Amino acid sequence: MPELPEVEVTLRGIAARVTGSVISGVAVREPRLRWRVPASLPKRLAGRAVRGVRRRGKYLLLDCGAGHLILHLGMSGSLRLLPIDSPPQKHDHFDLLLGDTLLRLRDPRRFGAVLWARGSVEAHPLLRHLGLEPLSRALDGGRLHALTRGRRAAIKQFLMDGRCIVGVGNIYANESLFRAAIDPRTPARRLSLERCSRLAASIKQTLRAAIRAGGSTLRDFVGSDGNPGDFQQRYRVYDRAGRPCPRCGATIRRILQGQRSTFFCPGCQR
DNA sequence: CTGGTCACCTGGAAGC
DNA sequence: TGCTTCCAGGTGACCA
Repeated sequence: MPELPEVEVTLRGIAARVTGSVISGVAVREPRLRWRVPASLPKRLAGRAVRGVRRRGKYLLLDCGAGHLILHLGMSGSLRLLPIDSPPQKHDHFDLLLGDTLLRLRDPRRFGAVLWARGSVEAHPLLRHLGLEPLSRALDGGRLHALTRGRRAAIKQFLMDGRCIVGVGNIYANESLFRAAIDPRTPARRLSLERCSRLAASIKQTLRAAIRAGGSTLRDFVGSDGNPGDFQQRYRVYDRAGRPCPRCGATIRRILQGQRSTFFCPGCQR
């Protein structure tokens, strides 16, 4: 579930409730996530007010004054706001208690993270080398063109490299390249400025559309048992191998790039 | 520096 | 029904 749009929808879902709240407690039921949840976390967080929440790439950052709580949803994580007495279920590894509410992390595969950063979060080792925010002005055709110069890697893999652009995972890399009508195997450095402009615009469109789709299910997931992954999104190429391209009718193909599935239309992506 | 491969972990779906 | 195999939305670590 979590690529940038899902994380953004999660952020919007929790921001109002979390901001300004005092952390009344912390529950760590399973510290073995991608990295071990610091044992010192409850002590660091207890009694602190959350000043604000923001997103950097796929990381959620809770500003706690003396430091930041860093949350990452990995491949299978989700966050929910629940009544304080909600019994934890399997894979509910972490709770942040906020008065009568709790913010609960569920993550079956445990690729997610709950970490503490003191001082500047931007300087944290996990965030320091992150690339451009795709929805910001910083990403445009010229910037993308400049970034791709000299890069022999396929454009699909370039898009998924967080040191270049953050938040574009497998689904939206596929979907953005389809919208831009670019073959995912094209070496990044071969893209013209014009095609880079088209791609930059496609990435923004694709992500914004997904955020809008997620926004419509927001109420459910912020409630008790919705899931931010349940978007009523319909993908144009992702997971549609063997089915007809919605634009030209050619059969959508699945190939592997760097051990990840790539889906594209051989008819209109050149 | 770049690019390629592996690893971490669990669960769901498909195949036999 | 039950067992096996494959696949999954991320990304750091390690190697050449």
